[in-house]
Amino acid sequence: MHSEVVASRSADQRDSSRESRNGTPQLDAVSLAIIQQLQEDGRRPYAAIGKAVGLSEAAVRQRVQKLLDQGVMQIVAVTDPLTVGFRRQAMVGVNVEGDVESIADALTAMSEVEYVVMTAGSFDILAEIVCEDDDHLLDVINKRIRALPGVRSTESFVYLKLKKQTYMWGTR
Amino acid sequence: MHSEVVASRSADQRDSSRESRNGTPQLDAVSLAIIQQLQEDGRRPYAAIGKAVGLSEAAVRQRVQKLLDQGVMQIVAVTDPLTVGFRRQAMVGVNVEGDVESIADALTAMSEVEYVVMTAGSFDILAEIVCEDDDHLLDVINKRIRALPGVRSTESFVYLKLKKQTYMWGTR
DNA sequence: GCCGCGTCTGCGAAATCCGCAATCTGCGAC
DNA sequence: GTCGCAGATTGCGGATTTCGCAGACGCGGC
Repeated sequence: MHSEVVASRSADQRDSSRESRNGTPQLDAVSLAIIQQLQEDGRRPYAAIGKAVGLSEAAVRQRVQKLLDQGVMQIVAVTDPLTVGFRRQAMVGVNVEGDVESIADALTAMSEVEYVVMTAGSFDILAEIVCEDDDHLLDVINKRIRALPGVRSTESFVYLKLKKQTYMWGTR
Repeated sequence: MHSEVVASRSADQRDSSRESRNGTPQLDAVSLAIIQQLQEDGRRPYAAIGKAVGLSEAAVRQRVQKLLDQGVMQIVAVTDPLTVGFRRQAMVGVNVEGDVESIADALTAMSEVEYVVMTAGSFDILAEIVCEDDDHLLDVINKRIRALPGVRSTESFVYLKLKKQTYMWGTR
């Protein structure tokens, strides 16, 4: 915890909420440092974070609350689905004819779908699916995803072993 | 607490820590409920969780600590990498000749690699990569991943738009 | 200058976290 | 059956943290 930031805060960067082109709030160095602290431990006390980033406890608290309200970050428990009773997971590559985004929205609406991203490459969309068993997985892929109008084809990659899953962006 | 290894081998271990085939602890309904609470809000007070799941504050605290120690779950801040300054992400499918696991381990060791999973299907491994820009991404894929001995081929899917990213397993 | 807005700080009260000792509960050994 | 053990749970102080708010500060607009 010797990640002293000691930002030259008094200088100019007191706008932690400047907006960039797409409306996403731009983060300053201090907020980034706060996020890093919470990526290491989501329950770290505000006072400890404040000491690390050079802010008072109350200021850290306000910034964290704002980051949560803005949806920039969320503090949650994450697990390996396998240990929580979901025995089948798969990544599904989807090819679409027509409007890709509307298909992506339809996938997003499915509760079994954990992750949806539009990509460049031989798939238009990648979607991660979390299911309880093989029947459930088969049902989602064949009856629900392939049934969507505009889905040209799909390819499935059933998970055998999860090797790594980190949440340390920005910590490098 | 000098928690000695105990090593009480599969003797009794009732409930919340019975081991399944692969050594992963099996979770009972109460621990599952606790995880669900923390998936909604990683900073929810132990007393509030206890009220929701029917345990005392101290019992919840003890179980949460155990879940963290066992690595069953972690409580962290998660963000959209794009808002934190990482502009290029990609999923890379890898085909391997020889030992798949050792390649997966090598990928796991790379800090730019956020997610590694071994799969059944036309790829042996899927790895998610988070980079700062195109040059960085190109470098990781071409110079580092393809250079690994045993990597037969790779296929990249550059992210265009992240549509969904949830952490609500078990909350359905 | 004056005012407004957003952020930071300090501080007291309330709530929470932490550690520990006592108690309870299964379950195998005898 | 009883005994003993080990993990789980509870209750309870004391330390710590969270919370809300009033005041101060910096900065730009007028």
